[in-house]
Amino acid sequence: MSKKITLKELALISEFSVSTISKALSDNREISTKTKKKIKALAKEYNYRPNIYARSLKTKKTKTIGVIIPNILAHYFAKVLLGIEQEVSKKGYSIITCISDESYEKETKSIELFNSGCVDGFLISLSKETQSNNFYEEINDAIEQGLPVVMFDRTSDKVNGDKVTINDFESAYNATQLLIESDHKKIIFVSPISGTNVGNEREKGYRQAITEFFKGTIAPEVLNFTDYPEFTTTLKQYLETNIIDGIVAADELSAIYAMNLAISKGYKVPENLAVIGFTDGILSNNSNPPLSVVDQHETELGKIAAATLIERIESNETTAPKTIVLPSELILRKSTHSAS
Amino acid sequence: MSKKITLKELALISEFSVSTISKALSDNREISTKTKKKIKALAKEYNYRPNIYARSLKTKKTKTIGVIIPNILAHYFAKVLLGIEQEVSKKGYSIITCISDESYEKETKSIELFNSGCVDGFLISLSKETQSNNFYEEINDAIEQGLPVVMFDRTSDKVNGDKVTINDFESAYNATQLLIESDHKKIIFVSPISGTNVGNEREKGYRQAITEFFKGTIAPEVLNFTDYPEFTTTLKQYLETNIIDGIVAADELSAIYAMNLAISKGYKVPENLAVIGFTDGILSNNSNPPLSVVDQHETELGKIAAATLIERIESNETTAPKTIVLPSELILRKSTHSAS
DNA sequence: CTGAAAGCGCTAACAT
DNA sequence: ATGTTAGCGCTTTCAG
Repeated sequence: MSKKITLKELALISEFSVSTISKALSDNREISTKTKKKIKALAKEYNYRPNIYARSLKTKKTKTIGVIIPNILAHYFAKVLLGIEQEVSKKGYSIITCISDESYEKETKSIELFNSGCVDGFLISLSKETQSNNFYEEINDAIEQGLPVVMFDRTSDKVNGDKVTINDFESAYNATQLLIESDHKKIIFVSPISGTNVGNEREKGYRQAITEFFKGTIAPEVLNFTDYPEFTTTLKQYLETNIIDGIVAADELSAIYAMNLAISKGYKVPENLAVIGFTDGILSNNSNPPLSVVDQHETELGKIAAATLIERIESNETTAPKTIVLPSELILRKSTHSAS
Repeated sequence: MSKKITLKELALISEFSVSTISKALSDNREISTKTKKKIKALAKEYNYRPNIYARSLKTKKTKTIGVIIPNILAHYFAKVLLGIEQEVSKKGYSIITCISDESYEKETKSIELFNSGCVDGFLISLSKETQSNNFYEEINDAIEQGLPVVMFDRTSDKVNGDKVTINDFESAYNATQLLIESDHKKIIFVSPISGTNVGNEREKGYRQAITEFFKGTIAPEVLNFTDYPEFTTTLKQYLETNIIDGIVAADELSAIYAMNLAISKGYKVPENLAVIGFTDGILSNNSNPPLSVVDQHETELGKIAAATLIERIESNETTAPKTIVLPSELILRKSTHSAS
């Protein structure tokens, strides 16, 4: 097999013109069936592949979309990414993936890359740093320049794009309520994502449930942290002076982490401690005991976010940004399910 | 902020020619410092971003590389992807990510996409289906057409590209040896990736250790499977009629899965069962007990694979494909570490 | 030091 | 039904 072959070369060989070939290969009805056949056979023989960049230069469509996620190691994002990839490739698009690593600077670089015309639009879950500082200039720039953007999970009202999320407040509220109703009293909330809208909403949901049900007799207790060594210290200290019987965690890993630490301190799950987290991931399914979670239907969410973006890209009208709130679902496993 | 601005428009505004502007922005020494300054200021003012596709059409460099992974939900690949992304973005490249989902067809589509000129080269971990059927035509085509390819993890001698792996045989051998030397006798090997070179090598390493140390007095026992429901049945059945005291697993999830199942059947880890897996991931670190593993330095491996590819892309010489074998490392945690 | 012009590979309006 | 031509945005000779 030789080097890449171009339309021009194909034209030379076939004695047709470049445009005839181009049309034939895109099944244009201007071309006779006979010629089409000939040309297609030839293209196959020479293993012709159109240069998609040359094409996109002309058509202003790249058929690729950008994706920016804060942290690929969180199983949540891996699952969303899977959904995005499936939807996108089904529709003939490709994805350029960028990992912001929770950093505003890296995120900005990626947005600038996307804004240079290499994608038809992009999906983003905002970085922690971006959210806690309200740095939305670049992303709003991109949108103003006409680039479709849909945010998922970590979204912001200050950004003028579509949003796809679950109801974080309600989900956390429900999770907390579940523990309260099964007679747990001293329930704490742990979160590695305070500063994000997601973390804040979940914290609010937890607080609301505690306040509402206990009417001030028991105060909410929130342990926010930024890294796990820090968390270990904080939680250990906390457990030394407090007895708890419930943990609501803002994500999957922190739930598992807190549960394991509590177990190592002598707690029995679920006998005297119930734990519930967010994300139905690989950790929750394989922990000991298996973790009850708020299932965010991560892969489905990724698909919907991608579909929303592609719709925006392919439709000409510029309607107002929409917000899609997907249902979440409590999945009860052993970590909240005592025999009694 | 208005629409995207082009060199041409900048030329109109500045009264310089397109070529002068192009040169100025790329710091060409043909242009006077004064002019450069003016032009750069203007570019900044108008927020000029070069269209990378137009550029790559001209320069034949895309500054993007492709990545094909079989399964983003395996933490191993998430970690490798992280390493790839870090290395690549450090060197000014972007990645187009494709997930083959262990399917030959999806993999082939991605390779064809990459072979259409949209990347300067690509990284791939071969799909199960591809490996077990020896379907290497497309990938070898791409290589013949001059596209640099580096394989990682799942590699093949039948493909004429660079390879980056750990020593799978030796790693499994060492893991097995460890169990044998700590007085375990009835050690089984479980694997969801038989059919891949990685799975096969690890199985061989295990077999070799068993054969060598027990000299035929104890036979190796291998449980290969393709999905987890199947595995549950197989392993359960096996445990009903056999007593074991060691498990070597070919990856992370299968180790955790087998361990949990054994625990539910009454085994105590590590007291009467030792378990060791592959990949130092989120599961191994947070299982109960924490899992001993063969650390594959996944992120580092990703970086090295990416660096190898970029080196190949940027060097002109076409040297013979090289094979890089990275060291792996046993990390001992509770799952193999009884008090005695 | 600056500019004109060609051309990367493709599409599409406009001939013929 | 087929071909001619212009041009997408950029880089890069080559001239001036």
